[in-house]
Amino acid sequence: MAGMKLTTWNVNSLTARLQHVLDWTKSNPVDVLCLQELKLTDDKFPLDALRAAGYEHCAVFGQKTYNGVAVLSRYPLRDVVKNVNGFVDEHSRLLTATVETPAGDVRVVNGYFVNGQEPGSQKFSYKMAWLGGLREHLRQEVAQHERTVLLGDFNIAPEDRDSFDPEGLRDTIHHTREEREHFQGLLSLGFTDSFRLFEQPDKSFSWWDYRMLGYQKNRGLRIDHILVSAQVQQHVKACTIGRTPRKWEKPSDHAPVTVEI
DNA sequence: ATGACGCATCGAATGCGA
Repeated sequence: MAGMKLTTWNVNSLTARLQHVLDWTKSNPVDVLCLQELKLTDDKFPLDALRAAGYEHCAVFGQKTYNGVAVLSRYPLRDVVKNVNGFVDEHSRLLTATVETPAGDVRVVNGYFVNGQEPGSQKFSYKMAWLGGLREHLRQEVAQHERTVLLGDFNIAPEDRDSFDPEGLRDTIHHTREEREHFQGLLSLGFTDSFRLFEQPDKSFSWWDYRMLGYQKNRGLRIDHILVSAQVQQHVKACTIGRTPRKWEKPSDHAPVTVEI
């Protein structure tokens, strides 16, 4: 596990963002790259280009137009599970796999969490139900795998300091008590938010709205997270948000977040 | 704020994201 890096990145269409992924991984050759919002079907996944970039082992769970997740790895993958155990879902949102690193196995759970649109809406109810299912899924995973990493686009700003406007946005989507309780519920299974293991700059965010110069004004949210089980936490060396790709032309609205273990 | 901005869908206007 020594020196191993894992990244989560919501690319907002892998078709539109393939070159960014290739460019970024060239200067940031992380070992495991977990992507969300592929917005493509499995047959359209650019396997050859990503293999050529060093990601020989890819688990893909795509979907047309919306959602879609993938785990790209330099090491072999096994025991791949699609979606939340026991939760019937039309969307492709979760991919669980074991990464066989030279220093031992790491169970990786990559999620594109439900957005939820607005509290009180049907989509919000779906978000709550999905989060409830995820917690049970995780409970089973950690029972079987001491070294587990849960990462992805959570669509939850866990605390006020994870939002550019916590007062103005209080109780709006990503900021509600119910969402934050679900985030704490995941932590209560024995996980730690790896980003908060370290001193971080104020107003650290992972997403910025495309509109109204959101990035330039740093009007953002920290909604992309990497949670680690206790057996991983003791090895964590750093957790950082990579803002460089957000400055490129036609960027994803999310930044990659990387943990080193 | 109905809005903005970006992506996908067969071909324009709409759904969706956060």
